[in-house]
Amino acid sequence: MLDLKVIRQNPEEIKTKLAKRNNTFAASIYEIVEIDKQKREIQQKADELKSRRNTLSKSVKSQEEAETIKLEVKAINEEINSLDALSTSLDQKLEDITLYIPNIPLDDIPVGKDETENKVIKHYPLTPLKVGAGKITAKSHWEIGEALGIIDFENSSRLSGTRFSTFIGQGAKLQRALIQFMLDEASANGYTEIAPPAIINGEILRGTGQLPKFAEDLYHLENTDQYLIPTAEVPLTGFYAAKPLNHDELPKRLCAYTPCFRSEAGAAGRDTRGLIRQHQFDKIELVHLCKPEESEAEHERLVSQAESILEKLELPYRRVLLCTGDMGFSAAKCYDLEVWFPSQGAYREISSCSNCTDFQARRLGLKFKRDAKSKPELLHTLNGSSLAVGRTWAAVVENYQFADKLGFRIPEALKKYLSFDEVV
RNA sequence: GGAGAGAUGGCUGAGUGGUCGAAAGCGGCACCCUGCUAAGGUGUUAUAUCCUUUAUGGGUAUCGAGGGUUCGAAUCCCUCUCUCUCCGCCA
Repeated sequence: MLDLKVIRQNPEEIKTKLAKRNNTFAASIYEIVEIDKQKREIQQKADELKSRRNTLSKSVKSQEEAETIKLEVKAINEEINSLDALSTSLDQKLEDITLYIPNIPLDDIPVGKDETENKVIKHYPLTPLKVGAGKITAKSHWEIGEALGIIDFENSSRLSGTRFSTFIGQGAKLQRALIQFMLDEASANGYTEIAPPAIINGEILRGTGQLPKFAEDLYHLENTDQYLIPTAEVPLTGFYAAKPLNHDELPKRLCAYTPCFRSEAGAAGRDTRGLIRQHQFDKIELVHLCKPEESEAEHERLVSQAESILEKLELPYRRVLLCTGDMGFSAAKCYDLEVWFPSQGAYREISSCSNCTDFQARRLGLKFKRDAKSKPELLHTLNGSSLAVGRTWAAVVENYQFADKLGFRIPEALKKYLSFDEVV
């Protein structure tokens, strides 16, 4: 959520900056400024009346005196009630509008309408390792996995519907090794490991920006205000909202392994095969909480952490700076990491690392104190995957497949977690 | 799931209709005292929002959340949420 004060003071600037995103929010901004103005006038009137009421009430010393002011205060109260009701409804309107306005892109974000205008920042290595000497002879991970009996899609859809999968035997062990490896790497780099709940209150989802706009992407538990988490970003980011953090606790760097649940509404027909787009998948998530002036550096650090996993797994990837039109709702700046899938001859997203500035913090009430005397300030939140486990599993299978036979090699970095070094 | 108790400022914990944004203690901060340390003294110490000014000042709201009674609510009533204890059930 954006700062109402900032909108009030620089509506034109905010409008211009938001216009870089796909939609225009000019009408919303205009409406906010108008409603906000009305609201403050009403609020002021109500406050004056309340002040008058308080003064009168305090002056009462005896029952007789009370009798004389009853009428006046009652009249005042009626007026206060109607003003308050009006003020509440205007607040509600303001919230209804502001909750649908995305974060403002940082100034250095390339302006563009969709993913075609994203900017590739780097390749690792410069040329992807192409199986079969540059030709797309590589098999897909589902062909390999199903042939080896280490993953199942058919039975899984009978159990749970489409877009579910089951890992079997060495496939399951590979998945577990990846999780262990990713968590160990994060811990070794100073991250605090967190194991949060997978069910979360709607309030927190509103705080992080998944609600209200993206409700259809979530699994909602019936007759409750609870949802299955679409990412560990939600519980991790929301965790420290209860009281202001001390400056010496920052930056906080958290990592968590959780399952993630997404309804993938609107994705019908896309990536219907394989592990790319599942309703349930595992992910290791990184979340940083930091002072505003640190967030850009923390962002670079976070994305480097995610990249290091790909590099240690020796998977070809590239880093992409998302353009204004392709960025997520809460992000002010976002890098995607895309891993090479030889069977598709394409890079596919495997991590998304966002700097959300104070957008989530404002709604969640995430604050810190610079020192013992200073007032609590909003902090900045960042999040990124390190990495999406299912997609990593698929990338390993595809990139490490044997050119001349069915099967694949285990990456060097994972060998200490497994009792086998190839799957055939 | 059943029964009971509770929710107050950074913490502990008073406060059952007005003088309460809230006692006291602890902690924090500032200053004083002190050769140093320890101890001691004095003061200060919530958040949000609006107005005016932007150094200060003032209004309003907030004692788990929401509603109600009242001239006036931390205090009385109702609903909800959460915590604790006991019982039941259960991985």
